Amino acid sequence: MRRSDHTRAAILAAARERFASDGFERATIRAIAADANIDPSMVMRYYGNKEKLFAAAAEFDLRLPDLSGTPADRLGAVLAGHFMDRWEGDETLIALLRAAVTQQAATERIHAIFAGQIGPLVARVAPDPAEAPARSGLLATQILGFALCRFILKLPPVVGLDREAAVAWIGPTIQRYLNGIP
Amino acid sequence: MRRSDHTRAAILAAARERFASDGFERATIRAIAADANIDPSMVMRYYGNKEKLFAAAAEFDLRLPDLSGTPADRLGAVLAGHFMDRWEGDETLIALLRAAVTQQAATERIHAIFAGQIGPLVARVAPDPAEAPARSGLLATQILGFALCRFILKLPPVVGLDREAAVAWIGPTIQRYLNGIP
DNA sequence: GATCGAAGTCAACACCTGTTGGCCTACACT
DNA sequence: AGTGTAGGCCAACAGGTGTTGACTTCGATC
Repeated sequence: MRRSDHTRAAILAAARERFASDGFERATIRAIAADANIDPSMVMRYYGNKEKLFAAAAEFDLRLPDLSGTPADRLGAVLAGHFMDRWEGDETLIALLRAAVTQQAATERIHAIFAGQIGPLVARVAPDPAEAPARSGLLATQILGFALCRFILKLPPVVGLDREAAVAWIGPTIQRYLNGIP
Repeated sequence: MRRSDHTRAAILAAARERFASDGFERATIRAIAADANIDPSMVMRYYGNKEKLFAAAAEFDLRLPDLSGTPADRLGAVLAGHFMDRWEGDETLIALLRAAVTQQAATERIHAIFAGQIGPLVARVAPDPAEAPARSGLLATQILGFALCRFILKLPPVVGLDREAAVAWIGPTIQRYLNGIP
């Protein structure tokens, strides 16, 4: 059972990389298998089919920090910094975003992440609980929009921002969406 | 030459629809031809290949309004409203965005749109010309992020916003990116 | 050392894709 | 009416895809 765990992990790592750089349809099982140095049929044996492989590769946790000790007026900056780091270090979210544009399952995964991870956090800090869903949706537009432009579309001025400048610009926007007024 | 113009246009309309709803790779020439009620080989005859067809279908003008008469503090609201209308009425930008995630040519088209249409507008209203590229990049993150969440990912809270609420929330963000301070 | 099951390989399947070339059809012009 | 040409259709090709099943190899257990 040892050897199989190793190749299982190799497949998953290769899949994440391919899905992230090529998207769901252009990432072929043959290419993933080649990256993992095994036969394509192994992928099927371990993960059933391509969709299930993607589902396994797109398992993702935003690892949102505990904000209970953060002053209310620093929330935006802290969150902006956190997301910045989270994306640079883990290509899974980029794979997810790339795939979500055409793949229903990936879209649903993103819905779940926002409902299960972003939503509760926003509900805790939003002034009026009734507004929490709208606020977390707006948060999503800015955060995903930034990731889209920086990591996928690679718009030069957005790629050119350093971490500090990005946080300085995006932070206040997030802050307003969290607990500011329209 | 008359009859051909008609089918040329039918192909283009069908292509736009398919590219918008399915993305570049899942939109097949056969499906587009079927929608246009012609043979797949006609698509090749008129547009050469799939990439050129996409290039023709993704021809796009943001039709940005003349903002010279708009007070500086109303720019964000006016632009937010304009983009809102532009997207509802023309699925071309959604096709472009969906395709850009995996298709190099579409990415370059988006780069060109922002360099050629958004950039100059921002340069005209930004307080410091040197900041203009960064400001237009930030503008892009918010605008494309909103379109992504509303029209492609269809995040429920973002879909649920009506035009008025969306402009009220997004407008000030755009305003700050245009001529505000970090 | 023989045995049994897991791990891995090979070749092939059925299908779908973009793309091509040959053929038919109908209309405008003389 | 005959003819040339552009518009349109059919059938097929070559290549790539996810997926499958039979075969081989390896390692641990008795």
